Amino acid sequence: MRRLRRSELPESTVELARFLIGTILVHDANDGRTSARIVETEAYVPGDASSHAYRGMTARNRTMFLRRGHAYVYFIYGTSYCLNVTSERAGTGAAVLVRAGEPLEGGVIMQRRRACERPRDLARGPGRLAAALGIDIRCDGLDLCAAGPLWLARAESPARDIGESPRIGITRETTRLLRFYERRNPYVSGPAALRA
DNA sequence: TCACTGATCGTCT
DNA sequence: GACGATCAGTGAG
Repeated sequence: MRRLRRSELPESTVELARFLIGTILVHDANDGRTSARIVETEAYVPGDASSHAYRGMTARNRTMFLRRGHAYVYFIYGTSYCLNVTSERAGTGAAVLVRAGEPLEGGVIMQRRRACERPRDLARGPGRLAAALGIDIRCDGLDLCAAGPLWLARAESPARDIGESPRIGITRETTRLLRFYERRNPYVSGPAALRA
């Protein structure tokens, strides 16, 4: 696997959201390496009323304003962490939510972290994916394009057919087609209709 | 397989 | 004090 360089990442949030489908997310943690092929993302673009950055920078979302290729991790609903890849220029406040992945390396580690047997459900959903890869608030702000423990690798099997839909779980800007996924991939989250 | 519900807590109002 | 970029469990079809 080869690490992706920042220059290879599109600056545009929507282009980055599409680009990330098929790329590989790797976490080298104390208990070993886990990795997953990204199959579903959502774009949180500049000026987006459903984006955490909409009302400006706060203590919680400050890493979302880093230049593209950094991790923005937050804790939600008292239960789950979600991982984003920052986008646009430094200071903008935009990112791509990584919603689901197909487990590659470290299956046993992921099963232990998630207390889950079925490979299909290990990283199907943003909270599940973060849990499977051992991603929590300590990963917030990490540079995914540096020589660190959390990084992106070039797609070995690029996505063939990418679908679009409204984003999941939001209450504003609900009609914009900013969710992207590899069609007919069983590791994509949501009901069957959102995976077709 | 899908729809619905309660859990749970950090953040911002 | 309300509200989330969610999840696991439950029950019906």
